[in-house]
Amino acid sequence: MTVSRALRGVEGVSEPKRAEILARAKRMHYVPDMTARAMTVANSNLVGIALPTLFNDVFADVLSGMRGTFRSAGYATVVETTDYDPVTEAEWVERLLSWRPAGIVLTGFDHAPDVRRMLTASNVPVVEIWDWGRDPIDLCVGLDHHAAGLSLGLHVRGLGYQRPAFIGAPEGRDTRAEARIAGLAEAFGCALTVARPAEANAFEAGLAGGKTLISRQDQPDVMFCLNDHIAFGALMACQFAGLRVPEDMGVVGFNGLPLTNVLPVELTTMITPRRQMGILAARALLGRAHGVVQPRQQCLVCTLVPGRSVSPRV
Amino acid sequence: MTVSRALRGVEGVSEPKRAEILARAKRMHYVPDMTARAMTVANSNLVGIALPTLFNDVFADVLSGMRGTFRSAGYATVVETTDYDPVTEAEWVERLLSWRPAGIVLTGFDHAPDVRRMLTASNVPVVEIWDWGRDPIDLCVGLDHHAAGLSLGLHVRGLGYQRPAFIGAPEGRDTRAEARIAGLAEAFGCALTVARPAEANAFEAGLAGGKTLISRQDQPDVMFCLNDHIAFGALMACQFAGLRVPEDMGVVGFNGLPLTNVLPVELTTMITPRRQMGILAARALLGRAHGVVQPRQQCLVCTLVPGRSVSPRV
DNA sequence: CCCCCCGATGTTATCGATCACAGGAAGCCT
DNA sequence: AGGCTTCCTGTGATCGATAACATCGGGGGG
Repeated sequence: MTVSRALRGVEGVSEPKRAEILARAKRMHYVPDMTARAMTVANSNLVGIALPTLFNDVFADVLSGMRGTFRSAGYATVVETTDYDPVTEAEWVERLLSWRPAGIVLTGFDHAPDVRRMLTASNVPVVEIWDWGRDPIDLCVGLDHHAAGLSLGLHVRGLGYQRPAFIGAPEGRDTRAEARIAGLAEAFGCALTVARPAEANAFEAGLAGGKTLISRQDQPDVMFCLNDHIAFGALMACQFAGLRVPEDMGVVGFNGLPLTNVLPVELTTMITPRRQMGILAARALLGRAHGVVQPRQQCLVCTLVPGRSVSPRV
Repeated sequence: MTVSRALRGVEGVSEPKRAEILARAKRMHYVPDMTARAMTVANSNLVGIALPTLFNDVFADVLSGMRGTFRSAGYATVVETTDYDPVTEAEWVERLLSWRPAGIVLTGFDHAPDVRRMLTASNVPVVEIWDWGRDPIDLCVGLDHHAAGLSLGLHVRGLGYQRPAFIGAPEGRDTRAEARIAGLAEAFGCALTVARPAEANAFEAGLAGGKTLISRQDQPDVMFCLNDHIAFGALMACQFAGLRVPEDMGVVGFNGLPLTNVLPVELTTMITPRRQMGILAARALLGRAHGVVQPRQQCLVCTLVPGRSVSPRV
């Protein structure tokens, strides 16, 4: 018992004894057994984080912010990638719950039916990130993707563009993209031509999607892209097709990654507060775990970067 | 006890009884407690993976291959990013060991002094990835970076380039880069001018490093880059400076990311078998954990992509 | 000089799942 | 019917750390 107290650093052990215990523990290469510890203390310091993919600096940014916050609060994090698959996510949630985590972070609002039930039944604090506006399981820290699409659309339409198109993800499971498309459609007052290239890599998807759109009978005059990587691919498609950007074709990205500072044409995009989202999500979860009442939803603001990949039409 | 057997799926329970137990467990939202399970069974199914960063598709590739292999073998993975900091890594190893993992994957050979001692004392299987050739803690699956640099250097020198330079990481902690630089130097028979831009983002680092090298008195005629992202930045630096690639300046990448298929100039690079490395590392660790004797070191081969960003000098 | 209090240290029971082993029921053979 | 195997199910002990409680030793006040 004295050993346990000494190693944990709680009071109730005299200084000389504590020093002796620490020295001996070190000498015999003792490592505490967290599995046994976790069984008694009830409140683990483990937080699970589910992200769609790590092939995207966007999620790495969020993760970096979250991890830093959790780490300084003394919490350990485990990360899982779901590949946008609700079933993978559900299986992970089930596995994770059996480790009695202190909290869970999920991406988006689209989960398998079981997930919500399991999480509410387990009474573990949950934060859903990126999405916003619908009914969260517990807490939510995200963006209003419809509003982002709308504001981006109004800006570009105001420059005189009239035939908008969208280059999206290989698969249509990303409802945040759908919300942005809806916002764009509202801004332009018409439906967007949507390309959904099958390429798994975002750069290649952008190139393929751009080529597809450029070769259409009703060629668009501006291509909105799911993210900056795809926008880069689309820029290259324009270059290969001999189209000048922005004179012959507008290109718009999303996220405001550092990549955009390196492109030949300064990209019009929208900065998403990714790190901040991670930090706020972590803080919300920690606050919740400590019994502090949290706002149920937090909506972060995006910043438009005018760039030079769209310009006033003549 | 019968419940335990039924839920684990081990034999010794009649079929009707098992069905009843599963149904009841589901009805009462029972979730098994892995912390208690882990305490008795001794052999956990947890594998820890330490990577320098996730802001790099290279590590995401490795991770993806590893996770898939571990998952199909029924193992859970926890991932940590060390930011190339041995101290962070050491702290993580210590924390992880207290969870009694079935195995640990580390990146590279450069660890804090404690790490080797802790790991050998704990008797947990360890695989070090990416690096190769020095004395691994336990197992190792990697590349011969010196040989890769040498072969890349010989190829480029054979085309007639004579003044090689290197654009590296912000900090010099990456010894794999040093090994490649040494290989390149051996191929050219001279030291390389090395730029180490301070930018954290690889694209921006490439741009900055490229600009620095281009503006030097003794301008190089070919820039070898730590990775393809940096090479892209360097290509842009050339474009901004009005240098034609490959006529005025050669640019060489490393890794063979999908990004290279989208660039205006097909990049000369070297494909690293990242997924395969992940898969083989996972298999080695699993084999080791099951008592199958494993080769202590595995060296994977890289594939040169000739590309068009270097060409025969006239 | 005795008693009480307080801080330091030790003892017992507990968390939940699992192992080794002990019953117990059914079926089969002689 | 008795004995025996074969399968199924239950009992006690265990893993390591910790909460709650017990004990111990010494110093100060009455």
